[in-house]
Amino acid sequence: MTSRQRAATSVTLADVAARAGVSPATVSRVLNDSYPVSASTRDRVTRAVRELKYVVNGHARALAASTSMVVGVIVNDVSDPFFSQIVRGIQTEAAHDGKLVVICNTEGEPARELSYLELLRQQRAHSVLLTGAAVDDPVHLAELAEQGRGLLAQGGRLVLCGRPRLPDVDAPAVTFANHAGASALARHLVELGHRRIAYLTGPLGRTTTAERFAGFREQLAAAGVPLAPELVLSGGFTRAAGYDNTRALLAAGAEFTALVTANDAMAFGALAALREHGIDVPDQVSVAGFDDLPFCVDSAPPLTTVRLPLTEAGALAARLAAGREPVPFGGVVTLQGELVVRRTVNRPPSQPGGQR
Amino acid sequence: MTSRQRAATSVTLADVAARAGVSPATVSRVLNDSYPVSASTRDRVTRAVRELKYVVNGHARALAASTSMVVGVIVNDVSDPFFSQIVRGIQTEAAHDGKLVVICNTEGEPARELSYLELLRQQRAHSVLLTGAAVDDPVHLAELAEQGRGLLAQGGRLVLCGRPRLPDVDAPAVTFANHAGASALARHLVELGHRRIAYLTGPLGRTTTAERFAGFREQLAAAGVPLAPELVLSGGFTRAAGYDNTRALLAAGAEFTALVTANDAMAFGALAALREHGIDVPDQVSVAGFDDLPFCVDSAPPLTTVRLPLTEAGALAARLAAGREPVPFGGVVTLQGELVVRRTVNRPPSQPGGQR
DNA sequence: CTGAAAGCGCTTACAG
DNA sequence: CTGAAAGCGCTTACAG
Repeated sequence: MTSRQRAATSVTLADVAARAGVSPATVSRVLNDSYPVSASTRDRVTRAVRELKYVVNGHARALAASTSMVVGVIVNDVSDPFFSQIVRGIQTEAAHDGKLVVICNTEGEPARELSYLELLRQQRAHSVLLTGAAVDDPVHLAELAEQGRGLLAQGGRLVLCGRPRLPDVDAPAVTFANHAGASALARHLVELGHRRIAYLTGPLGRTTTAERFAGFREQLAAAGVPLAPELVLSGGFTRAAGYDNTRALLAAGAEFTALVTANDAMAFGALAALREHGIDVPDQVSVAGFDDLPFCVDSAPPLTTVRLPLTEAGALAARLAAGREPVPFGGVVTLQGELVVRRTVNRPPSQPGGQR
Repeated sequence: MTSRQRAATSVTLADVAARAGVSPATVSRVLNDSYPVSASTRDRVTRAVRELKYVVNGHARALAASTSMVVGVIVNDVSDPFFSQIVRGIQTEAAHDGKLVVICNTEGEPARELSYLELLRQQRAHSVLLTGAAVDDPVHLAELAEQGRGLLAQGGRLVLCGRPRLPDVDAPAVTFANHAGASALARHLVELGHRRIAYLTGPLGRTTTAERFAGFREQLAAAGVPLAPELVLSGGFTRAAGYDNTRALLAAGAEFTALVTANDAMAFGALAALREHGIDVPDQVSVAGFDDLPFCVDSAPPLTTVRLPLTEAGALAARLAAGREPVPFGGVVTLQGELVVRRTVNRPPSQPGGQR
């Protein structure tokens, strides 16, 4: 009454055994269906389970059998559709395996990637999926690799999703063909006649930022179209960053006939800023994003972008983690993007002077 | 070598104790900082932990200390912004408590609510948050209540979010003032002069559907504006349902000057359908949604809707579950919505004949 | 087909 | 401040 006044008492497997008049071992066997048990015994046990409303203790089971039901997913922000689409793919596969998915939000802080990885190791997670762009800080990457190796040594699995493999860690990666997607977008714009193109890169020092920008820049260079330094701005992968940077461009009097943002969220912000300035899209300025979030089809106007198979990527990563998908040669499978032409891109206005 | 050929061996607390030359009890004490330990002993232990790269086994800890780090969240679909906003609020609070958030996607299937609740009970979840509209099937509700009581009896906590309390279960609820929000919307439309209003209800037999529709209908009735039965359609809470039902309305030649949908996702679908039919919003037909998803500001046109404090609701529910927020009298706290007037609503066209 | 027993890796009174 | 010991609730060889 004193030391456990508010302790919640659960019925245990031993209680079930007593009620059914069998040994705990037998109860365990019918619960897990792991060994043959006579029908009558099984009946008595299942009845006792029902009568006592017994619920197995997952921690005890995990400890004794050294198994785990949890699949950890590390994301920047679950409420960002880019990530929630990936998470949905993972969820579906995890449910198929009877696993539980744990969401860890880093809010973009690399340090939290590390601490969540450790937390998941403590939980003896069956696997962890690390999603989103990686920061390319070698120190951080080394620490991540160290934790990753620790996870593997523990018997856990690790899969990267939307980022490259970790150095010296035997973990596969599902990546996106960011470079190719950005190239396709650049080509499309050039073919339509655009020569003054602005580009909002996303946050510096992230793999995704670098890959998309490189694809874009190189394609432009190949086509002999210069990319004016003053038309390239960086910021977060957010709508606010797209909005702010577009306003900054406009305030500086920059001239451009097309504006490409490294993701869709930024493009929505850009569209809003252009609208506020009374600039017509696509007649005065063309706009394009990247990702093809579900909402692109409903924006004003519907956004031209590069579609990435987000949900499929999550599902694939989960299957790789579950061992239900063979690990490809080289350990990385790259998913292609696809140019989706909607209403925000047009030929550049013919009159000189750009968007004005 | 045979029976454990691929068994992953982890370093245990006993290994750390041996290395540091102290007892396991002492290691546990420094790990948990639960009792005074001399500085020199503490140093030896922390060094051993580091050298051995020891990671505590959460299952063993949970079993011995009967504590749990997991907070379970049951949602219809994480990739639906309505839910991902709520989840984000929960995540933030959980991180504050050092807890891990487990996401369970029911895909709208009541049966999966039950099975996830049981899974969460197995994991001895610290608390579970049940979100989204409840189906008002008494049998299902009774089963849910039963599971809820079991969770409580186990020492877990339960909080409802976006749905009413469960019968005879001592669990608080965070609800939305759906009725009042829908009333406000109806009043706004009526004041602008709308008399022929269509309403897409969402799925039948859900609390949210019923509450919003009741608020809307009753306000209209109070204003003496009839709600024509042929202008009320039901379907899912999805963009597709909004699109399909709007097309159905149009195909049937229905006449209306305003179209209200029970949530924003449906409104986006409705806007698309109207656009395809060449009907101008808001000059020919006004449209309004409910929820105020982040994207509303970017739709074509920006959507008039009722803002719900989704993230705050999730955070509040999580704090209630953590015991960091006092449970209000009656066990339910209702969060108010707020009418957000944007660009999809206007006066009805003056010429007779509705939208045509 | 079934049981007794050891063990999974911790924590926590209890005793010094 | 520290250790020996029991116990948390399961599973799983090992023996029948």
